[in-house]
Amino acid sequence: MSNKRSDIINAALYLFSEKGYAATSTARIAQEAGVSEGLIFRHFKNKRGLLEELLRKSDEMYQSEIQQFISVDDPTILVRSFIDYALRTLQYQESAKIWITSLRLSQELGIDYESRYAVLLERLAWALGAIGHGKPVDVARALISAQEGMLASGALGDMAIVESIASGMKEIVLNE
Amino acid sequence: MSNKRSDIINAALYLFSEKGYAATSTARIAQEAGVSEGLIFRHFKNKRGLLEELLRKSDEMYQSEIQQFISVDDPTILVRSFIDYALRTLQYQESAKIWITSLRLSQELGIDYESRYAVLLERLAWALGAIGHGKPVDVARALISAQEGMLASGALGDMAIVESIASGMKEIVLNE
DNA sequence: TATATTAGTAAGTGATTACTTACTATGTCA
DNA sequence: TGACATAGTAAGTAATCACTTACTAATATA
Repeated sequence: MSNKRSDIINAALYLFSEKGYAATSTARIAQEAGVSEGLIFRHFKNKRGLLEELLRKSDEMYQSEIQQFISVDDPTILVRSFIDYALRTLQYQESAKIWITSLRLSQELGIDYESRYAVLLERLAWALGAIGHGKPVDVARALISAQEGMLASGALGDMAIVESIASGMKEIVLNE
Repeated sequence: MSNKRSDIINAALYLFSEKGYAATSTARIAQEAGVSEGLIFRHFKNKRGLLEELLRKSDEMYQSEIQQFISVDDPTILVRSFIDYALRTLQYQESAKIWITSLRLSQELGIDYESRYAVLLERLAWALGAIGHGKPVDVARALISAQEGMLASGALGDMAIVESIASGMKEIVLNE
């Protein structure tokens, strides 16, 4: 296992997050990773294949990270943890970048992103129902939707707005 | 006033919405608009200038459309109108495309989008406070954030999810 | 009607694109 | 040690990129 393969992925992640997929050239990725451009095409079928591996890894990370709170028994704590998770993640540049970027890239290329939320949606809906909310699935979707909106602000580095949105979410679903 | 200028803008809007800004060439825009490529650069300083005019027009449309409900006196009706506006707009392909696309393009190019919501945010916060919600500004931001999330689903044509999110928003802020 | 401005085009420009080719270096295992 | 796969590179490739040039057609205004 050489590390140049992951050097390429990391360089691509960084550049895609700065400029987007289409505006990032494979030459630039190779330069950033400190490898020859040809090596990208030895390790990945094409530029798109590199992107897809990047998104797959990002999804794996996300699924393993939300394990922290989706199996919590207390519904109020579960919902609060969900909101705080986004807040906490966006404060750490590294993981925030991966999250924001994979959402954007999925949108840029029309790749399904909804399925990423399947497990989360189910648990969140259960928790909201247990707290006493009507239409818990709808409310869960609204919360996830609001969280996605947070990412847009987080991408611009505006943490004041991110915190405001999180606070608003807690106010309406937890009265706190 | 020839119509070729607006033909170019419409073609650009269509292609940017399908492929994004960076992945759309000026040659393709010219072909779609039925004009020569050079004409684009007679009417606009460069490709970016074309995009900026497109975004400016979109913002003007948005500001004039939200006038419908931001001056309503009854706070409950105002909030409900805000949610229904997104729902209604997303059902009509034409205006939905402009809205979704301008949000995406702003994100793709790191152009400020927050300022578009300044007037809306103020009125929405007033209405939420009048209804009895604590932290009305935060709640207003959370609602706008959720609405932006709706656009992502709307872009994929999944109206069932859009309706579910709208329903969830009404449930938590209006108890209906 | 003469003049100037604007609208429009065809055919370029050099730079950059994703990807390939033909090669060498390195490690693995019989 | 020798054979073979994998990792890596430098130097290409044709196609496409945003944009320019040099020109003509149309339209407004005096």
